[in-house]
Amino acid sequence: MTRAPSVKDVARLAGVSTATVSRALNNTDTVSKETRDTVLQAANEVGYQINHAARSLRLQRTGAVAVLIPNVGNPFFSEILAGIESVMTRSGMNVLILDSKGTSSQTDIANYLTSQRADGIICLDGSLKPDTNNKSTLLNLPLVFGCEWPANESGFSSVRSDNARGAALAIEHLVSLGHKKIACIKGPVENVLTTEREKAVVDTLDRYELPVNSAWFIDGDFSLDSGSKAAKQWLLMDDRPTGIFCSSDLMAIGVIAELMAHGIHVPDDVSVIGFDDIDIARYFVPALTTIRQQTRELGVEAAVALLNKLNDPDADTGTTVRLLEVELIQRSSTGPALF
Amino acid sequence: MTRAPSVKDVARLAGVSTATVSRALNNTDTVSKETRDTVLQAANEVGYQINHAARSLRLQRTGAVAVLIPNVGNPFFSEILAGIESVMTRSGMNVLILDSKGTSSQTDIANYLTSQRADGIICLDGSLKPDTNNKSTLLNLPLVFGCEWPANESGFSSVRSDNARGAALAIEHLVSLGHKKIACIKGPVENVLTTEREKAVVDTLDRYELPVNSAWFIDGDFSLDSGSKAAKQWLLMDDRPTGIFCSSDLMAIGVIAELMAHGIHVPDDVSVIGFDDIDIARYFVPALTTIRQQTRELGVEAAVALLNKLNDPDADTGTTVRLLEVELIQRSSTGPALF
DNA sequence: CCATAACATGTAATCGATTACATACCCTTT
DNA sequence: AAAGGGTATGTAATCGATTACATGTTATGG
Repeated sequence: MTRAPSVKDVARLAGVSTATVSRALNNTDTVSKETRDTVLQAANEVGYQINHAARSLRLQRTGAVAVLIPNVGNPFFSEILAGIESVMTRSGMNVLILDSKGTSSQTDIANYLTSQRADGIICLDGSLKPDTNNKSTLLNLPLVFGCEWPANESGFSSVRSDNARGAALAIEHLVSLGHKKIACIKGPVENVLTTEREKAVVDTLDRYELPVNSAWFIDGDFSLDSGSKAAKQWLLMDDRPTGIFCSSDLMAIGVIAELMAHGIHVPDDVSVIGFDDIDIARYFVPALTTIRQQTRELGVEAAVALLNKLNDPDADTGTTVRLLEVELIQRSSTGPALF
Repeated sequence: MTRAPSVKDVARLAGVSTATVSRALNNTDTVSKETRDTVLQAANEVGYQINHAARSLRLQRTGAVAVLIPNVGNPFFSEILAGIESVMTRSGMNVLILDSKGTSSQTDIANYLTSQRADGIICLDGSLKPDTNNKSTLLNLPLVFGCEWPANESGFSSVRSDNARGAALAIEHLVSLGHKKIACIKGPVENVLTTEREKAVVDTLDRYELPVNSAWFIDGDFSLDSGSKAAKQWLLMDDRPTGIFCSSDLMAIGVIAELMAHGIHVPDDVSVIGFDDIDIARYFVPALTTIRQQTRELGVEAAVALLNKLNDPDADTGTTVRLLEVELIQRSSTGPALF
């Protein structure tokens, strides 16, 4: 394997210096049109491709961003990732994926940047804890949170759905159908989405002076399995809620599947509403009533926010929270409460 | 922002040369234990992090691999990606994701390698066409195909499911239930999985001397929507097949959802079998009978194969096809044919 | 006690692109 | 015609880590 052609080779063929080659290729500085054409022609002829390692070293930036992601295999996250990827590609940036379980401390993150692996980071994992000792370091980094964000911490940029509004919409929908006993299948404990949505659920129930029964608040983890498990708990209840709010569509599907396996009909016997509006929601039987998140858009906006930070490091320090709207999608898994 | 500490800083603090620092950190060459400790201590003290751009430039390798992926948002691909990521991370390699629609020619691919962006490539898109003029170039690249592979081309390494066997298993299952009129909802035209599976379907039908009716072979694209559309075609048929093989679980779900919306019962009125065994398959109602692919494993094996190529470029030239086993998962969407 | 090997470490070139600074040329202006 | 300005290009330093080669030091064997 022969060495790839470099600026030197182009320079030789074009009969100019490497400086001129660089200038011609980067369209910077003044280069006579004539020379530029010669260089471009020469570059084309030898099949020149820039060496990114060399450029990164010299420019002190890599042209890549890292995405810290809890689980690439999770369709919800991968959809966000797809949004990020589309924006970054359009901007000529590469996207590096990192399992947030592997690199979860702020030090790890900072290292990714200082070690010239990436110019910026999008973090889809809110459980990342800024060390209290040098939180300011992290604050000044080109870092944007997407979807999740660090609970109880301020000063970070993030792009997220209006989770509180979503949960409120869901409860209001159930209430409007006449449901008075409402259960809530929650996300994983410690997760910021879980607490945010749960709080909104409680607030909304309070607002309508409906019971907030702790037995009806069931732990889950957004997965199909945890939905199925939650349904089993529901089945064991003496006083069963007639409406079930699930903090993810997958859990809603798990709930419904389990209930149907036990002869409980949705929405005739119980109404179930999900959260996310994943693709499959409208194809499930019964089609899922749910709260639509702009999943892909979360990624797109996070990417745009990060690019802005990178292009203008001074502009956007401190907290910038971008809240994406959510929407109630009414389908067939919810119906009037029976009296 | 002050400059990140370099080997020079470490060397100064440790009172040695940069050469010794490099040797100590890389555990290469002979360095006295004493010196090594001093260096490590110094590196730790100044918070040294290697500069990957510099290392890449010097070593002519990046420590990253690129994954060409048709659609990151597709759960099937993202699951493969998750498998790749886990292996690569464990080997200290970074994973770069690329939309295969953006970079689809062999030249683009080769450029990724020569331009020091990645050391190797995993391609999940079989539609990548090797230019006939210099196919050998591509053959010698550290390139592994995962899941899909270039049809009618030999000489490439790939890791794939035993698609033919999967399709055969599916048809045999339907036949064993007494079905004699069997439809096939296909993947996208030109896709190698489509042709591979379709061929196996036809072969198996032939083997059982069952009709191969071209009207019963319906184009799809693996998506929910295309399943739903296919079901509409089925509904219009005078002579309806009693068994439907779908080349993806999503299409199977789309088919069933559409059929149920028209009062057709699965599996009572018609049996439907999918392909993939995605997570949701067992939670769908009716739970999907399907052919399980080892999705994540596809990624894992592709990653391992690529790492092998990178570590020993000579060992594994030419065709290496790794076929992963598939398995029939019997659930509730298939049942005996009615006579 | 000297020659030689084995080991430890330092010096400086290298990877390839960019760019500050220097140079050279041509044109205008006074 | 000299000075100054603008334009185009070249020279060489730089980014940071690695490593071939050189050097120095200690141990071993005769």
